[in-house]
Amino acid sequence: MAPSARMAMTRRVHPLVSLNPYQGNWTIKVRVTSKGNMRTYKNARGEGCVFNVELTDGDGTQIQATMFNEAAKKFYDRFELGKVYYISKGTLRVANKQFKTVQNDYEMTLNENSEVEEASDEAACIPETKFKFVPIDQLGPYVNSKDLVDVIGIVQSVSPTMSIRRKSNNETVPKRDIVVADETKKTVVVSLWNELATTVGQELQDIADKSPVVAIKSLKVGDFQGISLSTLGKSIVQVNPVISESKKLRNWYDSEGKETSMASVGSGLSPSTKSGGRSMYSDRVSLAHITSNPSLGEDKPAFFSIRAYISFIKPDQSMCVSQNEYNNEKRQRITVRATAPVDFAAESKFLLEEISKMRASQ
DNA sequence: CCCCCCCC
Repeated sequence: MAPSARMAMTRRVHPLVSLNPYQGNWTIKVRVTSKGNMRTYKNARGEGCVFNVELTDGDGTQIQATMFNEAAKKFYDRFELGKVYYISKGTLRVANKQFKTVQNDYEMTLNENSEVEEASDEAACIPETKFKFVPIDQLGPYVNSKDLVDVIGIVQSVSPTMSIRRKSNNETVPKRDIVVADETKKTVVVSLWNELATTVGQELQDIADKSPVVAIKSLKVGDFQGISLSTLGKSIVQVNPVISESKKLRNWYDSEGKETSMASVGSGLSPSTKSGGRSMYSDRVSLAHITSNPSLGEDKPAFFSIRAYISFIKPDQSMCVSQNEYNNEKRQRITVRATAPVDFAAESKFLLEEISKMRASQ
């Protein structure tokens, strides 16, 4: 008997929702619906390698599982995107809200003693990768947000692979840009990074003249040239996927899309109005807007966003840090909110610690 | 224990 069948018979399969940190003896049956790259890290707590998978069970419940070092090396090749596994002997802990990518209060850690068996015999009733496509003309609200998007479109062009030098550590990374269009008659540039540039990117280049459909899960939405898309380690790229949206898009393109003139979704958007005025930063102003208008906020509160460097923190003003987000090595995006008097010493200490954390993490 | 996701 195959090990996976034995495992299935000797242990009840637990639904993912029933797992918690206090009950260790379980077996789950899950599909790998996302697989991250193997990464190495080095920080104050040590160094090592790590990778994540997202797992989905028959109820559609998802959880993120993380493997470090020996476990990462042991299971990296065993876990294949889209396959179904029996897993036991993992541990659960409360998920860090700040980083969680799936809807689950817990996250799972697998160590080298965890059991991972492919359920190869199964006609498993577990959902495949599910997309939630955002039409290209609706990408605005996602610009620079933490939320990732799925996009489907017709590939209009494919660039050669480029070698990009990463500013942070001078290493080079392969990149390829593709232009994608959809029924909203808008186009957007999608940057494919790393293996996606060299593998599926090459495949797309080879068939670019056939205007293939591409469906991409988990894209980050940036603001380069108004609106831009970029793959992450966990992104999934499917060429001519067999799904209804693909067929619909193909029909549209063949019947009228290919004759239609289409504009870049980011074109004509100035930096402050990029993303069609729907971005969380669409009310962004310059500091001059505030300093040149002494009556601003006099009769009613004024709301706006700014992006600025912190050059000095005055110790005699009340402020409250409401959000504090790392942007890049030269810029920190800090959202501060003027508010009723608070413990400024504590707030400024917090703020400064956050900034030094950001710098340390570069 | 990661939590980065790159470039114009």
